[in-house]
Amino acid sequence: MTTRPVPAVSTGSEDDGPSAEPEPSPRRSRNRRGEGTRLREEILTAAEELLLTTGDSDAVSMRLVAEAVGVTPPAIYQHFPDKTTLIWEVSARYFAALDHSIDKAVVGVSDPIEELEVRGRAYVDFGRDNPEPYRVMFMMHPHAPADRFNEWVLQSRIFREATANLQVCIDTGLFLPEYTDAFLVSLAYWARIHGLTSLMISKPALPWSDQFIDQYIHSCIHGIAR
Amino acid sequence: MTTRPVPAVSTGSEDDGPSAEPEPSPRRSRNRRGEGTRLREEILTAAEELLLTTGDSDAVSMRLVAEAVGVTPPAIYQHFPDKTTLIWEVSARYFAALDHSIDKAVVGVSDPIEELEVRGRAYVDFGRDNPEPYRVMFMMHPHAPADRFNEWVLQSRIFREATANLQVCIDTGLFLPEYTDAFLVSLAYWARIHGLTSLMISKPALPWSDQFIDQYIHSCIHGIAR
DNA sequence: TGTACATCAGTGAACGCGCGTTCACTGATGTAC
DNA sequence: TGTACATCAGTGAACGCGCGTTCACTGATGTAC
Repeated sequence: MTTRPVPAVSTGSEDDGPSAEPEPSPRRSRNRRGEGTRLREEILTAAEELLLTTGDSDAVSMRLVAEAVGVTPPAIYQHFPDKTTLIWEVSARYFAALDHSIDKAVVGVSDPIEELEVRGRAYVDFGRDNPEPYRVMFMMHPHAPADRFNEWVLQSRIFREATANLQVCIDTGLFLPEYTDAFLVSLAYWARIHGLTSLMISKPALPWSDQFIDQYIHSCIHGIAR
Repeated sequence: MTTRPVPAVSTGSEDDGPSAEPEPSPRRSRNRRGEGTRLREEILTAAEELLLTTGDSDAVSMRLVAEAVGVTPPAIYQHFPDKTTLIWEVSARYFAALDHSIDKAVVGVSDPIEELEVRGRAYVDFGRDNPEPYRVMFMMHPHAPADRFNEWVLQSRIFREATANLQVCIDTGLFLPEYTDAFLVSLAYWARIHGLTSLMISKPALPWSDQFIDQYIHSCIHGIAR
């Protein structure tokens, strides 16, 4: 099938100025003594950029990452024990970013139903804005070595907070009486929101629109509300 | 409801027991003159089985397929021009199977709301019973060469029929007045059902249950019904 | 102050692997005369 | 009836590729005395 991962690496960045050629691999200058973490950051950024452009963690190879940074492949192994860990660390940044963007979206929202909608919308927007990380985070094969979802979900704020949000709705009698378990309602709500998000990513050619998204989220909640 | 469409020929019978030897590759006897299509079928079956066990079309290699059939890799090219076509033909069987199992499920159901629920349930069951093909069909990267979803959706019966089903609900005043476009309602319903199905596949460790699925589907429809 | 030395941030070459695909071929099977 | 020949279903070897990872090393940088 020859899954050539595309020439990759956005040639658009202007701060590396002269180069942007794929071949020559402009060798960077060596770091000073205590500054090994600088390369670590550069590796993460390069891997992230490759993940964004290819949208496939398989297409992010240690060799391409090294070339993008301007370093030889073994140099990566001073900072990451293996490729799985590298991919996971890139994804982990996005888990944090998802947490953050939902947190930010709900600031100042007091009505619990409205808060639910805002959470859903922020989640969908995150997926639309970061389709390739979203794919790694939520659409990977469960056996994939870089899928650390289960480790994440246990300590993530957004699931705990969404569940708390739903508990408030249940306690104040906003939902139909058959919806009593906040965790299960949360799981169902997440599945619905994920359905839209992942389908927008997998099938971008379908006629998605802002209005469609808003109505979708609205009726997800209407379906369980009194 | 096991919707496994093609027998998937379990060559792994009981006598090879705990360890399936990878090495020996029992060479099959050559086909007679007009029987080239027999090998074609065996290749498809072997590729299907590999897709089912690995759950990853990248992991289905021409070499592994050839070995499973007991043939050398070039022999495959007499029946399939390339790997992409082979993977697609395997998936195509499942698109047909999905059509078939939904058709079968709705036989005898006359109430349009109940029919919608039955469609949803049959779809979820199909995904649960065929997670790896489902992944290839609906969760692949849109740029993946084997993703022929767009070719399929245009000619698939199930989307046309689901949309017709929804049109009946709209025409007979079963839905809230803001839901008027059967195509958009169909898209939203599909997104919700897909959300559950794909999450069950990606995150099988979460506490999914039959009761949960039924309530999920029920409230998908309640959300838009009067 | 100079110098020996430890440390650190990498390099260069290689390992063995599996991949999709091509190419020239072979030998059994069927067919025409 | 026998025999020459076309066809067909494959084989065997090789192509060039990119992959993750290991290993012994090098040369600049900082530090202790």
